[in-house]
Amino acid sequence: MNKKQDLPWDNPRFRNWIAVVRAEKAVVRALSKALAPLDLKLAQLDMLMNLYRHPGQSQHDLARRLLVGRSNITMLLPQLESQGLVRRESDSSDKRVMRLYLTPAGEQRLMKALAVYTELIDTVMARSSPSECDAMGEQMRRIVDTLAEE
Amino acid sequence: MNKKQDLPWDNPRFRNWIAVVRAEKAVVRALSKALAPLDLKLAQLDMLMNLYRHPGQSQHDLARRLLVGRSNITMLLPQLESQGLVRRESDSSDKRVMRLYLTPAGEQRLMKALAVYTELIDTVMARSSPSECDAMGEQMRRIVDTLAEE
DNA sequence: TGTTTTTTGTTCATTCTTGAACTAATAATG
DNA sequence: CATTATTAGTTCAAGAATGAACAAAAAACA
Repeated sequence: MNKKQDLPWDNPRFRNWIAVVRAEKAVVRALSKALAPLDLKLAQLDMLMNLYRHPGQSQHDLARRLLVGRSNITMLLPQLESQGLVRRESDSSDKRVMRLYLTPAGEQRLMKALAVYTELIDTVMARSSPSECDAMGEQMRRIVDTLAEE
Repeated sequence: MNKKQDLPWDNPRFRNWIAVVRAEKAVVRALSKALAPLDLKLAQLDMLMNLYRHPGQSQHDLARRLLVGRSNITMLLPQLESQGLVRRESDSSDKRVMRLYLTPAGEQRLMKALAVYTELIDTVMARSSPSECDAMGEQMRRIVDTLAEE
């Protein structure tokens, strides 16, 4: 008759997921502070990272990869363009799409930011063994796959 | 001389952390949609969950637990109060602090939302064994501890 | 006690994010 | 072809989140 036994917090999967959310939030906060001296916001870094890995992608693709709305990209891009970090080039065969590229300055800034990012991650994950860490990553990729399948 | 070898994506810890971020974002999006019929936003659910586990806590405490600013709490509380889900009671011994409590209606709504939440988590984590899942949770708690130590 | 410091919560201006409505360009279909 | 449907990107208004400045209360300290 003890209702508490049915609480989600007694469900290991749920409890462990809550830990994921908390950890992610904590790291995001720490990273945001660490990025401030570079004059980069987290959303901007996300964009630079994606553009580095997928040069020439459209705004639509970028939005899908970042899991944000297309309008968000439209609003954020001018910030990066005016800083000279990103270049927009309209596609020759399809006049609707804009292809996005990192400029050399953008790449430089990205590398600096990634150094900060990596250092933070190395710090917070220092207490996990490589295999633990890989297992965790695997689980996360399975989660993304599961949600993408729908 | 190949600079690519120094890229963060070649750092297992970094790569796996990116997977965490992506998975968290994907689940948040899915959860937000699933919560819409209950007329609850994610930020509101977070508050209800915290109030359930720590009844009578102050707004300051709640903000700290949720990793948000105090002003955020001030702004969001009226929504929950007007829906009759949360009750605010000023502390008798310290007139500055407001103690927060879930109302019965708030508890009811919370339970419905938690059912949705748990179902989603059970789905996305279905492909992880209990021990894998626990190991992941442990790592996350270590990350939070590491960041809190500073 | 009287003065200074800290703490709690609020207000306010700013920035971010979102989704709906819109335009222009392309694709699909009759 | 001509028409209809879809797609890419933008605009705009509304809703969150943030941090600085503030008022009131409590604590610290002389």
